[in-house]
Amino acid sequence: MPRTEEQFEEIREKRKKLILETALELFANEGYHNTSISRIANEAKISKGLLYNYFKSKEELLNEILSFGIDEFVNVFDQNKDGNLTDAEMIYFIDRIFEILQNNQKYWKLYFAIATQPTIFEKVLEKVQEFIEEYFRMMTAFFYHKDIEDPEAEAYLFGALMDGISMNFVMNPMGFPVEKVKKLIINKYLNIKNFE
Amino acid sequence: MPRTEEQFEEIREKRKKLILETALELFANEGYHNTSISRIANEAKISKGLLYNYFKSKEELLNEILSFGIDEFVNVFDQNKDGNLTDAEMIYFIDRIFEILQNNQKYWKLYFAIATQPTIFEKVLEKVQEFIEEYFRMMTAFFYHKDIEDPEAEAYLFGALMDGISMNFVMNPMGFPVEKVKKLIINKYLNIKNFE
Amino acid sequence: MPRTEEQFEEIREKRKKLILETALELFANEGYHNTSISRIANEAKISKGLLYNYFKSKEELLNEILSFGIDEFVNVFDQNKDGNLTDAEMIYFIDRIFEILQNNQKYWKLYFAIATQPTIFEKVLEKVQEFIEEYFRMMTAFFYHKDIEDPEAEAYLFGALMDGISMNFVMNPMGFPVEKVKKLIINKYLNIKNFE
Amino acid sequence: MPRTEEQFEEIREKRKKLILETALELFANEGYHNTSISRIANEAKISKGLLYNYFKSKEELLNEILSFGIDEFVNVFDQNKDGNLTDAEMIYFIDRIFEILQNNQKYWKLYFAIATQPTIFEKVLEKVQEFIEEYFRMMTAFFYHKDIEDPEAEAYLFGALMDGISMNFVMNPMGFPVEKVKKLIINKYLNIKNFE
DNA sequence: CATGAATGAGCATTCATTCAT
DNA sequence: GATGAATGAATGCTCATTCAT
Repeated sequence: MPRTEEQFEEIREKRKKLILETALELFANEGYHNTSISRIANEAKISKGLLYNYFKSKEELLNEILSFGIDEFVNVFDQNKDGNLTDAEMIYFIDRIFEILQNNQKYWKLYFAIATQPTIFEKVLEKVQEFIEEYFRMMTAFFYHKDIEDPEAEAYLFGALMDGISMNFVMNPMGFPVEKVKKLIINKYLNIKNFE
Repeated sequence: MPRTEEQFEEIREKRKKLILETALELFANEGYHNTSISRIANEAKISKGLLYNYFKSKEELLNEILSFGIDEFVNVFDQNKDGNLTDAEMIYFIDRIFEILQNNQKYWKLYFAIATQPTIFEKVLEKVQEFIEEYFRMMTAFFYHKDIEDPEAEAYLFGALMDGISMNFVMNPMGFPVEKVKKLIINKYLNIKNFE
Repeated sequence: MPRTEEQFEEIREKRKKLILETALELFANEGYHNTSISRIANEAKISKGLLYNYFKSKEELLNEILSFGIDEFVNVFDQNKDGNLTDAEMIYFIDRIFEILQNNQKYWKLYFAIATQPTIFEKVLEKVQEFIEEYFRMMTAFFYHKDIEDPEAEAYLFGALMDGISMNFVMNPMGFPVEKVKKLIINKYLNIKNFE
Repeated sequence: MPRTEEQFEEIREKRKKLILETALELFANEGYHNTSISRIANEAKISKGLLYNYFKSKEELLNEILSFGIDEFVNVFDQNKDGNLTDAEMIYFIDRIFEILQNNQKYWKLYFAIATQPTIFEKVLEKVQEFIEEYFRMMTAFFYHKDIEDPEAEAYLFGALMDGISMNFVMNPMGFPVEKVKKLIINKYLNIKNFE
């Protein structure tokens, strides 16, 4: 009596998740190149062969991990996609970024480790490209409506700031005062009277 | 024949620099793990064996490259080390950071690629630790004197901002408007009346 | 319920044939080592496990394929086994060889691919050995009765010729003019007056 | 004191030859796919790594082996390239083929093992293509001048014959009476009066 | 009988490092 | 000092085979 289709599906689902999580953990902490397939299989207590039953290469494994996190990020963004960003939406947006950051620390650690690896990052870039452009358009519009002198440069700066915060937090989650910094940012960017 | 000795020394120095520069170029563009010792030796037109005459391992080569750049950074900082930062000194400080960034793009690209690789970065961290603490004390003091509400958080935020800018610039040197962003920062942080 | 039993048997027979044919197709076109059990199972739309229900190893599968084709060849031969070969029988013999060749192209392609692999071929050889000897005796006799000077060498040569034709045809079925070549051979070997 | 250029060259030459010969031996006897790089290195008493210092892949190793033998064959042929083949040249030609066959048995064993392996052979074919066409043109002309009825089919047949002999000889060098067969062929194809 | 998840040995290949010359 | 041949451990990956269900 063979297993039913559903039983197989369930096994596959479980295994795949196990592998993805193990790989994320290792990639984030040891680096992609420093993590061997053997090590992942070992840590996940499965055979090397089985891993290849679920992912056809190490690179595909990486891609699936990255896709997962990017999708979540893009989704957040999609909610505010329609035209302009009101102040309230901007606050919500910042809030969500920080929330995602805090909920998926390991993932973002990997993301930053990868983002700076010339060879690997190109593939990720393709996926994020569209998102980045959308973000940039929206932010520029936001600053434009605030009568900021150089809204484009301001959008770049805001982006860099969020990158910097993310990186600092991810590298040193205990030491970096995320909450305080978040408050600071919301003040800076939304108390218009005090803001340049 | 002391002259011969000197000449030898000079040759060694030159050759070491050649290797360091070749390796930096390759590490930055292709990634540390993707760059083989063979490739470095080839590119530098020396034999693999000779490279090991100058650096006892690939890792040491990397460490020396990193040390080299950090020193430069620390030096800049040392000049303002004494107690407080005046507005003029702060402007000078920001100016210098951007200058270093622009003059050593390849180095910083490597730096960021490495900074996110926990295993490798630990050694670098030791060296930078002291510098970071010093920087942090100074920045906190600077913001304190400006009557900023939470000077410590503000120092973290400023650090994160500089990190973010550096990373963005280094990843996309042509597209990122450094100069404009620099002006924005100086305005934000020194036209205190307009700044929160 | 003897009927069920029979049906089972029938299913088994059918399935086995399906596997054999699928494997032959793949072995011939992609090579034995390049064809994985997975691929065969896939192509035959059965599970890997089931395949092992019919053949206890990949090698056994290959052996059964080879045996199957050899049997057919040997059977043809059996009909002329008794003593001498008349001219008419010789023509019939040649005809049949060409017929088998043309009807089982895939099989012979595999056969030649395998025939030159010493390790694998040894087992096949055992089966063909007896047939070859029989053939040789018969051919020698045939040439002997034609008053050919060295009937034994002539038999070797005839065998080599048939091998060569088979190989050429099998490697390039469209380009090789089998029919014309067959006519040529029959002329050469049976119009004795014109033939040395 | 490093080795001189020539010393290095000599070492390389020797090593390369050693690897080629070892690989030929194994490829011929065990088959290409059945022979692992490990095995070759072992047999040659060198490390796997060193092999890759001389050949950049297993496939390149095979190609170099094949090229070597094909070149020799093509060279023989080149001598008679100019227009027609006289009877004397034809005898010489046949003689040379048999000579090459006997002097490089291992090589031709490999050649036949490869020639029938669909995936691998394509690359060889490119190299031999031109030679085969040339051969075919020349043979057809030869038979045409002999007033043979279908010179083209006769050329195909002659080619198949040589293939078959080669294969039989190479598979069973002791048992196959090359010399007698050679005599038979020369008689058949050059005693025009007796030949169809 | 039938499934496909799981295994593990084996493979081609790379590469930091050593060392005889 | 200088060379590059040589090593061998490690890596990503494949695949015949087994087995719980």
